[in-house]
Amino acid sequence: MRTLDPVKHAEKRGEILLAAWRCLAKTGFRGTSTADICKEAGISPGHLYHYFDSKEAIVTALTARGLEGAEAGFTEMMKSSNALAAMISELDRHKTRHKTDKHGDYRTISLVVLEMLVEAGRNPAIAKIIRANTRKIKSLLVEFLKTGQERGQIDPKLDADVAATLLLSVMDGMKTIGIREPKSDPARNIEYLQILISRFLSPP
Amino acid sequence: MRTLDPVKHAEKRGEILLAAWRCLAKTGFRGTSTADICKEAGISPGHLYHYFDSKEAIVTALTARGLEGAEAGFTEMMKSSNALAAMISELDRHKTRHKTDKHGDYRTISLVVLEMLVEAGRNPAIAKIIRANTRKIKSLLVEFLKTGQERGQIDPKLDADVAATLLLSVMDGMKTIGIREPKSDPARNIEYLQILISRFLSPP
Amino acid sequence: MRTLDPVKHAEKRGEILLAAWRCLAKTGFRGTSTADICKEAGISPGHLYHYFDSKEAIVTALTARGLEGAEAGFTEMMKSSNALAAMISELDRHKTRHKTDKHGDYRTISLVVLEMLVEAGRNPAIAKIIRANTRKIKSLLVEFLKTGQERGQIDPKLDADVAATLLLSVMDGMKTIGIREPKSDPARNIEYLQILISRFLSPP
Amino acid sequence: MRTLDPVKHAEKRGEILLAAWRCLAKTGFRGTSTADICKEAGISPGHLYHYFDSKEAIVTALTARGLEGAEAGFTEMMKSSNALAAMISELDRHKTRHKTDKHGDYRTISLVVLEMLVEAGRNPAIAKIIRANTRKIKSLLVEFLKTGQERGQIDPKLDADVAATLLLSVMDGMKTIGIREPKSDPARNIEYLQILISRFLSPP
DNA sequence: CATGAATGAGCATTCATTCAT
DNA sequence: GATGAATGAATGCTCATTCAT
Repeated sequence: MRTLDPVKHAEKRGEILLAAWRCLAKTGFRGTSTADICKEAGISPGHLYHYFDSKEAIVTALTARGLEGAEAGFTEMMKSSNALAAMISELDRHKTRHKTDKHGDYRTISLVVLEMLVEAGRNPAIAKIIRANTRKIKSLLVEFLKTGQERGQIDPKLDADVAATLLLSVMDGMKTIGIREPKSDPARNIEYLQILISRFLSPP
Repeated sequence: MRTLDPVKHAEKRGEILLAAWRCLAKTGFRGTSTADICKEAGISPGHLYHYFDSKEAIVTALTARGLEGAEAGFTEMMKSSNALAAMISELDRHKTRHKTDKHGDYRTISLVVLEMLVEAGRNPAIAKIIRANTRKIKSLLVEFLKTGQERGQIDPKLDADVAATLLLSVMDGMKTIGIREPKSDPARNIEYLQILISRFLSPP
Repeated sequence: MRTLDPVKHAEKRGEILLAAWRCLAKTGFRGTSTADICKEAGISPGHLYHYFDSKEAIVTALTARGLEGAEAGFTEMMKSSNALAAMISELDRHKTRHKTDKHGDYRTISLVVLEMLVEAGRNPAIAKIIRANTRKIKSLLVEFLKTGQERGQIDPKLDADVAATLLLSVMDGMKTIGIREPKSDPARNIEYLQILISRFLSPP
Repeated sequence: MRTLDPVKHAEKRGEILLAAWRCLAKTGFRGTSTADICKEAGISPGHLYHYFDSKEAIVTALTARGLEGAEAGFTEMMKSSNALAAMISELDRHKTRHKTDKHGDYRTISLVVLEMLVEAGRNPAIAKIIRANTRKIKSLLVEFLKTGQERGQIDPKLDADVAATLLLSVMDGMKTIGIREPKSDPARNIEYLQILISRFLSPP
C-alpha cells in the first residue's frame, strides 16, 4: 500500500469513500456491490484494491468517518454555560437539517447509521469502531451532564453514566421513526423529544 | 381417506419459520441463505418452495410473526387502572427476560428486530408489515395514554399521538444499547428508562 | 400400469393429453412443466405418473395423436376424381379454419407442429413417430399423384415420390409465415399456394 | 498505454457466440445451458456475463448473426440479368453445401434455424429480430421479382409481395425434409424445388 | 386410485477478489 | 498507478420424478 504521493493516495481514498457512501445511501449495505462503488467512483474494479484491502475495509473506514461528525456536535455543546438549553437548541438544528446536504437527507443518514449499528451486531471490526466512538461521545456527554449537575441545571440524583447511555439510545431510537411512521412530522417529534429530555434531566 | 391436511402444512410452515428465525438470529438477514434455512429445517432446497413462494415470502412471514408478540404486551397493559404504573411494571419484565427463551436471548431478539426495521427501510413489502404493526401498537398506546390523561395520571397537555410515537421510538432506541455498550447493565438501564418515561408523562 | 377398468384409464389418459395440448399451445414445449399439465388436468403431480411413465411419454403420445388428424384430410382427398382440384379445394378449407377449434387457432397449431418437428430433430422417440406418420401421409400422396398422372391431370414426367416430398415440405413451410410475417393475409397466401401447386403439378 | 481494446472484446464475444452455436447445434436451444456454453468456450461461468448481459442476449446475438448470412445470398442474386436463372443456380450451391463448414452441416444449420423460428413464436425479442431480417430479405426478393417481371422473365400477373412471402416459406419448408425423411436425396429435392420455382414464376 | 410431501440435480446469475498487462 | 479480463464459489429458484400414506 506504499505510494509515491501519500497525499494523493489519501485524497483518492476519500473520494472512493464518498462514492461508497452515496451507494450505501441509495441501495444500502446489502444492495451495494464493489462494482457499484467502482462505477460511482469512476475507477476500475481492480483499482479499488489498490486503495482498500477488501470490501469490509471500505465499510470499516466509512463507519469510522461517518461517526466522526457526530462527535463534533457534542463537543460544541460542552462549551455552553446552560447545559440543558444547549442540548435542546442543538436538537433544533435537526428540525431544519432535513434538507439534503452532502451526505443526503436526514432520513437517509439515519437509515445508514442504523445499518451500521446492525452491521456491528454481526461484524466485530465494525463493532469495535462503533464502541470506540460510543465511548468518546459518551464521555463528552457524561462530562456535560456532570457540569450541568454542578451548576444545578440537571438533577444531581441521576447517575451521569447511566443517563448518558439512555440519552444516546433515545437519540438512536429517533432514527426508526422515519421507517415506522414516514408521514409523521419530524419537527413535532423533535419538539416532544426536547420536552422528554428536559423533563428527564431537570431537577425536581 | 383424502388427507389434504392443511393443519400439518401450517405446522411445517411454522417449523421452517422457526428454523429461519434461528438462522437469522445466528447470521443475520444478510448472512442467511435459503440453503442455510433448509439445512436448519432439515429439508431439501426444492422443498422449501412447497411452503413459501420465495425467500422474501419467508422474511415477510417471519417479520409478521415476530411482531405479533409485541402487540400482546401492549394489550395487557391496557387493562390496568393505573396507566403509568402498568407501563413501568411492564418494563420490569424485561429486566428478567434476558435469559434464553424459544427465540433466543433479549439481545439477539433486539438485533433481529433492528434488522427488520433496517430491511423495511429498503424493502417495501417489509415496510408495509412494519407500518401496519406500528399503527396497531400505536393506537393501543394512544388509547392507553388518553385513558391515563382522563384519570389524571398522565399530563393532559401532551398530544397523545406524538407522545406515543416518541415512546415507541424510545423503546426502539433501547435495542442499540446491546450493540454500543454490550457491558452496560440492562437492569440499570431499564430502571432509568422507567424514570425517563415517568417524568415525561407525569402531570406537572 | 395395470388398471381395473382399462376404458376409464384410456379416457383419463385422453383428458390429460388434451390438458397437455392446451399447455403446449399456451406456453410451448420449453415452457410447459409437468406441474402445469397436472394443474390444467386437475390431478396431483404424483398421479400423472400413474398414466404416463415420464414427461417424454406424454410428449410422445401427444405427437402421435396430433398427427393422426393430418392423415384424415389426405385420405379424404384420395376419393376425388380430379386430383388437382381436390387438393386445391382442400386448401380452401384452411382459409376459413383460422378460427378457434378444440385445438386452438391455426397459427397456434402450426407453432406446436413446428415445435414437434424441431423436437424430433433431437429426440429419437419423437423422430420415429414423425417419420412413421410422414411415411403414411406420403404414401397416400404418392398414390394420389400417380392416380392423377394416369388420368392426365398431373404432369407424368414428375417423379411422384420426390414431388410428394416437396409438397409436404411446402405445407410445412406455410407454418412459418405466421412467425415471419404475422400481419400477412392467410387467405391471400393460400390462394398463391394453390397457384404454386397447380403450376407445379399441371401437365405442360 | 490504455488498452480498453474494444477489438479484443468483440473478438471474444465472437468466440463465445461460435461456442454457443456449436452447443446449440449439438443439443438445441432447450438443451444448452450457460454452463455448457462456458465449457465449450473455455471460460468460467461468471466471465460469460462480462460479455453478455444474459442468456437471452446470447441467443439474440446468435440469431441476429445467424441470419446475416442469409441476406448475402439474396444480395448476390440481385446482380444477375436473368432473375429466374440466378435463383435456380443459387439453389445449386445448396446441393454441394451439404458438407461441414464452420457452422456444421446443412441439416444441423437447418435445424437450428427452425429452432430460432420456433423460439420466435414464444419469445418477442427473437421474433423482432426474425421479422426485421424477414423484411430485409423479402424486400430484396420483391425487388428481384419485379425486375424479372419488367424483363419478361417472371409472370407479370403475380403480386411480387405475396409471391415473395410464399417463396420464403417454401425455403423454410425445405428445412423439415431432413427431419421427416432423413434418407431422401437432397440433390434430387433441390432439383425438384428448382422445377417448382421455375414453373411458379414463369410467364404462361 | 389419488394425494401432496419430499428430493436433488440443475439452472441462470452475482460478486468479491486476483492478476497479467 | 490503472485497467479490465478472468475466476469460482455461492445464491435463489425450478422441475421431473419418487414415495409413503
